[in-house]
Amino acid sequence: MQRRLIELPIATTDGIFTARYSERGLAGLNFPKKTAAKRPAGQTESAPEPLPAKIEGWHRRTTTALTAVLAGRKAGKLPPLDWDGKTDFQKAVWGKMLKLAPGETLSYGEIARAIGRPQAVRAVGGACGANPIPVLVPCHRVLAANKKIGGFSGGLDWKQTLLEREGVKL
DNA sequence: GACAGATGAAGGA
DNA sequence: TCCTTCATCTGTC
Repeated sequence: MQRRLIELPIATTDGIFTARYSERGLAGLNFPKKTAAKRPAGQTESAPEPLPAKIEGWHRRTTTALTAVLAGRKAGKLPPLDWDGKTDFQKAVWGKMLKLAPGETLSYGEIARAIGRPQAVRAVGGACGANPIPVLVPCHRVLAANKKIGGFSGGLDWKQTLLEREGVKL
């Protein structure tokens, strides 16, 4: 069965992000075009007319949360996240990241220990790279050991910018 | 089943 | 200190 995703733009001061929704919730978020991450495979379509009320509500929450995070504030209430098809390990990693407050950072090793897999530090990096909803699932708050910036699927510029806005000194 | 990867730690210069 | 090397674990193809 192929999932259909609805793409909706989110205009911010940093450019136009693209949110993707399935019938279960927010399934993905793309950075503005100039630094856009690779689009995952799957059938997408532009917003149907009229937009289902449920998705309109999710989109409002996503927009508010995204704007808040870009300003270095707490995301607040998020729409349901559609992690269907993802592994338990990835969900555990992302779930841990969701609990991080703005300005709070953890290392890949600390995330690994927090989910009870202290040796799976490399796998945590892999799970971060597979995160379909960057910014809202704050993988930018995960640093390498010794507070080094590490990597970021959307580009290190974004990671650094987001961290600076949250008051994190690298 | 093999390979790659957003790491971490240890050892050497 | 900085750099290099290697062990480890998981996801993906």
